[in-house]
Amino acid sequence: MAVKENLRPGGRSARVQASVHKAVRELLAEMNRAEVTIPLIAAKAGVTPSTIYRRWGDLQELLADVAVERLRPDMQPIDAGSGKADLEAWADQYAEEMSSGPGREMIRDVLAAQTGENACKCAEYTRQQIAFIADRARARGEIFPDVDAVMDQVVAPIIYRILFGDVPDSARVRDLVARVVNTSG
Amino acid sequence: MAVKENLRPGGRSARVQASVHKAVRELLAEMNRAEVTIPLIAAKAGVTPSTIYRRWGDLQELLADVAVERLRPDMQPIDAGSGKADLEAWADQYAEEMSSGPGREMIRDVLAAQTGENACKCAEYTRQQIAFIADRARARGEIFPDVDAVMDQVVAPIIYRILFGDVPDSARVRDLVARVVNTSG
DNA sequence: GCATAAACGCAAATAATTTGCTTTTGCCAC
DNA sequence: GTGGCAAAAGCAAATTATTTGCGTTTATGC
Repeated sequence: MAVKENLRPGGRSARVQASVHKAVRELLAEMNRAEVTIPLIAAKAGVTPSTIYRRWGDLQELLADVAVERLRPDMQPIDAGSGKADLEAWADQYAEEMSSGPGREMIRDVLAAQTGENACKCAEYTRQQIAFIADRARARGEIFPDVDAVMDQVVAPIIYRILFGDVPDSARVRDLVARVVNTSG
Repeated sequence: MAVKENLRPGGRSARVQASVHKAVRELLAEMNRAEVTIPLIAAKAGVTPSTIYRRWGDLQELLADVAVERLRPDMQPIDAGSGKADLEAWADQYAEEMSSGPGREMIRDVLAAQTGENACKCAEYTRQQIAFIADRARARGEIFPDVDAVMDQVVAPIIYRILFGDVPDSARVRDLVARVVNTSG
């Protein structure tokens, strides 16, 4: 029940997808997640429920689809002067966004979907952000840890803690960054 | 819709819970997860659907309840002679179990539930296993990293990779263990 | 333009969920 | 033990969600 990727910009399919996504975002903003249903979304989006069922299969897939969209980074990591500072700033903001109520729900939505496709995409976004920081650092002549090492030692602990009940604070995030940066050189 | 913890061993509630759990395990073993429904579980367990709805709320909560039960470690970590060897053996088995099809599904079930309660419990099980290994190592006079360090640098990367589409192999797990053990002393 | 296939709307049929009420069960005081 | 009480389960009706068949619209290629 995967959603087509190749939608002509102005086609009907694209319009339906846009209005459904919009309806989901608005409903999630104004009510509890447990109360959001497909008939409700359909009514708000101006389509029939069967359209949504046929395109997305079920609510979880649709929510995952919307969530991964919202998890896509909308800007490149800020330049804080050094690779370590860049990574610290990025990780701190990442941890804060992801541990917020909406952030947690989006991660859960992405993971709850049957197909792991969206989860992959989500991790890929993160990896690209880190690769960007790494490239910039190396262009400055700095040594910078491998992207995999950062994923393992910074991103994974942050997400693990968020998912399994803990909220990582700034101090802990700084520690994670310090460790990976120090052991790389 | 949390399930009561204090059930008298032979009480009716305990019997219903046991038969429902059993029905879920059997159904998950013999059919696709998407096809498992509450009415089906109820029929197999010999109870009415409304009983399940009232006790667990929805399918996700019930699945999470069953999954966390199955994720509880049934034995203590094997003694491989040293802390590092113990941790390697444990992590390798852990990664293998969790990245298997059923393992992945159980993690996802636990995380998909609305209440993070089950996820916490799950992380707590893991933490206890690691604490056991750490205590045993220290009782031998070894130095051993902090439990938090192991959670961050070994468990979190393993789970992150499983959740976000990658499958960690033995070599990588060994690397993770080597790193945390080496940087601790 | 016209044929074609994919996507959608509509509505009927099926299945799941909720709910009010009754009955059963286990527990506690007596 | 017996009876009262509260919690949990059964039952069935009402509601809501999901699936499906079929006709219509829409975009696309010829």
